[in-house]
Amino acid sequence: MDFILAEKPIQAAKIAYALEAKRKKHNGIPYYVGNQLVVGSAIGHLFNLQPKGGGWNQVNLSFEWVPVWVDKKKKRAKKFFDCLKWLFSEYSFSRYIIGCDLDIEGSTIGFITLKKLGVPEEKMFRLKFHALTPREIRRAYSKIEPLDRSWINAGCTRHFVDALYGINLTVLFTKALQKSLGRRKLISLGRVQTPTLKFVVQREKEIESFKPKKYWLLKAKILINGKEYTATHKIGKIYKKEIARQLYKKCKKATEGIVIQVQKAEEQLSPPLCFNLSSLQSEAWRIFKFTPNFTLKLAQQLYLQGLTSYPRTKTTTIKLTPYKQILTALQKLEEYEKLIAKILSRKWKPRQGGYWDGAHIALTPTPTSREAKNELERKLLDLIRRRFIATFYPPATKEKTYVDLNIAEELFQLVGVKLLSPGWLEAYPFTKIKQFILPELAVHSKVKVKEIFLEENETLPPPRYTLSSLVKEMERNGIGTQATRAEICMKLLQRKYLISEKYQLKPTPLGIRLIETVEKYCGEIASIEMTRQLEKVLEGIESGHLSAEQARKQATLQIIHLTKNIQKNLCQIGSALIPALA
DNA sequence: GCAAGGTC
Repeated sequence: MDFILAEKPIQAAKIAYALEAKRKKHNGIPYYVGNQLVVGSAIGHLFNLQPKGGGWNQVNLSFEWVPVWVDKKKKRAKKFFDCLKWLFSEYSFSRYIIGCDLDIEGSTIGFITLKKLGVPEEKMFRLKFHALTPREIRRAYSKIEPLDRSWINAGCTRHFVDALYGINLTVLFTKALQKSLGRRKLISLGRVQTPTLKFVVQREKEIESFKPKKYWLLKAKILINGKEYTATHKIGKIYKKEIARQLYKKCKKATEGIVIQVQKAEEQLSPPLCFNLSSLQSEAWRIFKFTPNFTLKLAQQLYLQGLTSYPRTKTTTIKLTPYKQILTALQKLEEYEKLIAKILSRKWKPRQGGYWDGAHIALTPTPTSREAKNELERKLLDLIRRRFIATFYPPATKEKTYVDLNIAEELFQLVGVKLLSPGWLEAYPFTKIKQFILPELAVHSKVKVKEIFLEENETLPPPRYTLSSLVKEMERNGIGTQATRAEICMKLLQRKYLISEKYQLKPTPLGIRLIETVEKYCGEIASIEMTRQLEKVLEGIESGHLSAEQARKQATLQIIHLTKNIQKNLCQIGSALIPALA
């Protein structure tokens, strides 16, 4: 008899459905029984890596997997574990098959959970499905694979290195400050949070040291059929005042201009791709000013109500999404009815994104016409539904018109924008094209010049990060994951390393001083290089070039060296942080 | 207690 372990309840349900297992419950927790087969579920990590016996008075070098319900009082997780324990006593299984997400973390969750339930490794196997469709699950089940030791080793090593560095450096910095301050205030450091803080500190320093540069634009107010338009000298930004003044002098007395060229160019704006979590977070911020963390929470609610697919996805391809059923269901809603009728009558096909994250489908509506519970959820759901519908529409097309004018033997230009066909913008009113319609002008025709003037401007410093752009910056640099980035940014706010002012993130004196101090004594924890190196090590473990034990030894030697140096300078670190708390 | 990673 087989046992299949899923990572989360919904996954267990889908696997069970594909393999025709029937739903049952034990103490309120669902499990499934089929022909020679039982499906059960974890609920993410049921165990956390914690220092073994350690604590605050020593460097923590060894760690153990501790139940999350001990650590964080997560009772629900205990119920899931108890259900698995009960199943293992009720049935006798010959194969224990890990059916978690097809990624390193999924293998790790499955392995640690089974290990803690006393399953011997030789009885563990891996179910490798690339989608949660019945067909794919059945295919995978017919080809059960051996335990993927290399992914598990890589996953456990990642947990180990993060705990080793994060916990030990946090403990030491907290102690350093405690020594000088006389009371305990938590100073946390980590492989992801510290480089993220550094992004904001660096940006603030760029802004502080920024010297604005003046520049001028030479402009002409012109009249066409009694209407006023503004043309700009084709030279663009002029950084030398002298040159700007000379040009102005040359043109200022002009009373008319001659059209010397009219050029038209058509531009297409492609329809969007289906959402994944990061594009949803960035759009929800742009349109509604929802923070990434808030958007994830709303999306999770929608998912739990069965209104959208699983939110923590990187996938943009729509190949595995039952999109015809979704269209049919949404057509029953008045606001989408006409939009979808158009898709069906013209047989439009959706635009395909190319990315598949190996575990989840894109973030789309589900085939239901039910509504969300509250106003904010409805807003987000409408965005997700319209985005989905928009992917079927053709590109929007606009026409740009460039009119070159000769004014006092200098070249000025008028630019017009006209929407030719709205395409997908019809379904997605959150994106708009700004139109600026110019009158038809014939070459050699004359226009009246009302005024020539110089517009003085200044170059602007780089913008401060918002929660949205900071999450994007983390993604660009490959630190954190879909599920954790927004949360880690919130943590930096909670720790008072950052403050948010009018949506803009600024480092506090503590945040700035912390980065400066870290750079002096253990700069690697603030560097994205650390993630790069960790990735290399994990790749080495995955491909078998490097043993997990070797990798741990290396990391342990590094942290011993690092903590020695920090301990020597504990007083300096403490007193460096103190003034920032005032 | 502390990291980052899952999940709800």
